[in-house]
Amino acid sequence: MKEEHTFTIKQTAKKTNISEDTIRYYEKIALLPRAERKDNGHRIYRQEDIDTILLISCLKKTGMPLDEMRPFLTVSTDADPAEYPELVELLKSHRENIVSQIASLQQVVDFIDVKLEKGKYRRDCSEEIEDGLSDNRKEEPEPKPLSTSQRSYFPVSAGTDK
Amino acid sequence: MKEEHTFTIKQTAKKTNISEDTIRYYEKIALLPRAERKDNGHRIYRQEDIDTILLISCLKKTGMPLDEMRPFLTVSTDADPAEYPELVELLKSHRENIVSQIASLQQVVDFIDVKLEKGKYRRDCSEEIEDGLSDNRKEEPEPKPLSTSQRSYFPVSAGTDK
DNA sequence: GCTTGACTTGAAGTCGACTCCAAGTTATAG
DNA sequence: CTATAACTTGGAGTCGACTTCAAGTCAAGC
Repeated sequence: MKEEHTFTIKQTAKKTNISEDTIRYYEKIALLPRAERKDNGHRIYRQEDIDTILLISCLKKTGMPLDEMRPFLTVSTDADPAEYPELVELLKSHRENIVSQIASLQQVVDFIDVKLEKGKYRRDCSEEIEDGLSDNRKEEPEPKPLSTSQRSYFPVSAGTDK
Repeated sequence: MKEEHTFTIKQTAKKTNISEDTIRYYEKIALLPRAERKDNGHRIYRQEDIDTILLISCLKKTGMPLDEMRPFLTVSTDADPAEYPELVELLKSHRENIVSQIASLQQVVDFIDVKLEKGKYRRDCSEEIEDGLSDNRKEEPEPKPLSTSQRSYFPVSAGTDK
């Protein structure tokens, strides 16, 4: 049998970049299952738990409220989500949300790029807004000297770089 | 001179999809300049103001706290941001943030896709993980429409744990 | 023994971003 | 005239997500 490596809450916090307090808080609100305790009552975590925490922090980045994460955590430990059609719907619908978030973010990037390039026009991100006055100068096809900018839109697919 | 079209707060709220209360709140915290008033004290807005509100809601989608938006609103109404080097730095740095947020989001999309396709492995967004098994049963959540949740955080930030 | 450090607990406090409320004003309709 | 609607104001309340606090336990070191 394999002996599983376990971690203290401190190590777990470090590995996940989530504070100890927050981890306890997640347990308190039952987002995480009650962690096992050692004899002295200290929590112990294993890789599995760390993965769940990482998934939470991942989902958080997508703007999902903690309360709505539970089904996702279930699916993450479960086998086949296809067994739960409503879960599949949830996943799809959240996927759509994220895709449109990406689009919004990309618009902000574009806004910034335009600003950085010529800083002349306020061209909004969510809609073509006709602005009343303002004689539009069009942008010149100049390549910008930005060092940091390489605009890779949707980066790669199955990233999960490790 | 041109007759500018103006809007009531209600119309503005509708056009921007931001509630009247929130618009007043933004004014209260000086995120928006004090709106002009009519004789009766009612606020009036013009396209320019609407654009600013749209920009705020755009930046909000990128997870930027309201307090940090002020410089961006300045640059949006100002002419050339290149006159303000720190502003340029801010823009660049926020751009980087967004780009990495996009990457994170894309990872969640990938996670979901993997789940949807084969629902077999827990392939995390940030790490390869082995799949612990557990036969939880889950309850069915409502197929709720999952609306306009947006709000995300800064990217995961490279280590430098303290 | 005493102290330090890593943990435990439940409860209270904070913070950002709204959201709601009560009271008041003004314009229009009946 | 009253009533309704659309606004105004300052202030209070809510909500999600932490974060801090006070008090306590336990093991190891001096």
